[in-house]
Amino acid sequence: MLGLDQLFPAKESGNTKRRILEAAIDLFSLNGYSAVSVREITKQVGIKESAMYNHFKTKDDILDSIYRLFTSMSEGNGLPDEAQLKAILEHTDLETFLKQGFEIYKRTIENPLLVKIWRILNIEQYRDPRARDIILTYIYKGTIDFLEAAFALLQEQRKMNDEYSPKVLAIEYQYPIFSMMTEYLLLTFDGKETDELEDRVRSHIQYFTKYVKN
Amino acid sequence: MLGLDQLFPAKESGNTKRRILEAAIDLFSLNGYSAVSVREITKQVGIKESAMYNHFKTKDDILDSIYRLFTSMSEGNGLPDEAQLKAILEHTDLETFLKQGFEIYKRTIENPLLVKIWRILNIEQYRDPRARDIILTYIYKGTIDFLEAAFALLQEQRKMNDEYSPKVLAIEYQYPIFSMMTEYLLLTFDGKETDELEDRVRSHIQYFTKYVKN
DNA sequence: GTCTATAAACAGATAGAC
DNA sequence: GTCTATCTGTTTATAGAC
Repeated sequence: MLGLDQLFPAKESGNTKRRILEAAIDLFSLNGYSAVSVREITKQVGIKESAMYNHFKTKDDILDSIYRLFTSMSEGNGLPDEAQLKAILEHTDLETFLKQGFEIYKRTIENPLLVKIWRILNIEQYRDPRARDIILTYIYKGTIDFLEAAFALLQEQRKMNDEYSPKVLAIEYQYPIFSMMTEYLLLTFDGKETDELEDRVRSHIQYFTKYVKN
Repeated sequence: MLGLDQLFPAKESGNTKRRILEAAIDLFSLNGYSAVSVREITKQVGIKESAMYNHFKTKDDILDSIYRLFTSMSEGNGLPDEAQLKAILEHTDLETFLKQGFEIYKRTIENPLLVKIWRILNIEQYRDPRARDIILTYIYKGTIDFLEAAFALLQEQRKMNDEYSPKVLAIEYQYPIFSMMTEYLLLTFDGKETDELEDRVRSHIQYFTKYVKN
């Protein structure tokens, strides 16, 4: 997966832009865009406000860069395409496929940068159409489309029963996980334990598998 | 259910407080607390900023009143208690119970005031521990506890199979609906159609019922 | 690319007349 | 309970020296 390191090298001398972006992500994810001032961001970086404007046109331009960072990371997220998916599913059963998917998901949400941007998207989704669009397209639609394709293949291979459409199954599988993700964002915000939540995901995979596998 | 009318009578002469609250709910739900100024709120009401301070101590006091309004409404939401639940479930099967629950839920989210406050809670949940607490307590925990009690009774009555605990079943039933609720808040924000979403809830009820009823 | 200085608008909140 | 007037600090952003 693409990350901040690829897009904004830390090692190079001119890394102020990157440091501004990191500080902004930190602060926006805590208090939201509107409640954070350019002062606070540049103070955290250790530069004056005016210096920020050498790197970003406006305060909104910082937010826009955060959005673009998220979409770049999502597009390079390494989700298998149709052909790769077919190859994988040839020798994988439903439960293994879902468990592997969860492990990948877990590694994703262990990336603090990504989790912070997720929080920002959640905070800004009503105020900002750009955030709304990213959530509906990259998070909701992207995930459901992928699962729908996978389940359609698994039905073809008779590894899953076809009483329900791949879409209904994708929703039944993924929507509880979306809610758990939301809960995860809230719990980790207060530094609370998420072990029980992880167990719930495993329960859910087991429950789902039990009823729909052939 | 308790509403604004009970808590802040519209008919009485001194209804400025109520009008401030309504304007604030409108604006906060669109842009979030931090991005809305007292100026904007009072302009919408048609009074000067200083007049606001005769009704609320600070800007934050308005937000706090909104939270208190929500919890009052939730506490008077008419969810049946243990005894009432038992009486209802004596002569109701699982599918009917869930369908009736959905109809009540639908009427709830047709209340624009409640939907706006829900959005405010979503926006403020990271910045504001009060919002976080309301979401975890009133929305997540409250709903799951209620369903868990109901499913436990249905299992006792042998109307539901007991391969899974009432808690797992409550989560499997409710968590997809939480996600759909979130999607609903986003779609209605842009005035988009929610019919497909409603179908999804029906599909979900049908899917869930098929696998767990006895 | 960073700094100091400053602009111009806006923020939340208060005092006191009516 | 609403108004006008005002206070004090903060906001985003720019100009120009180094």
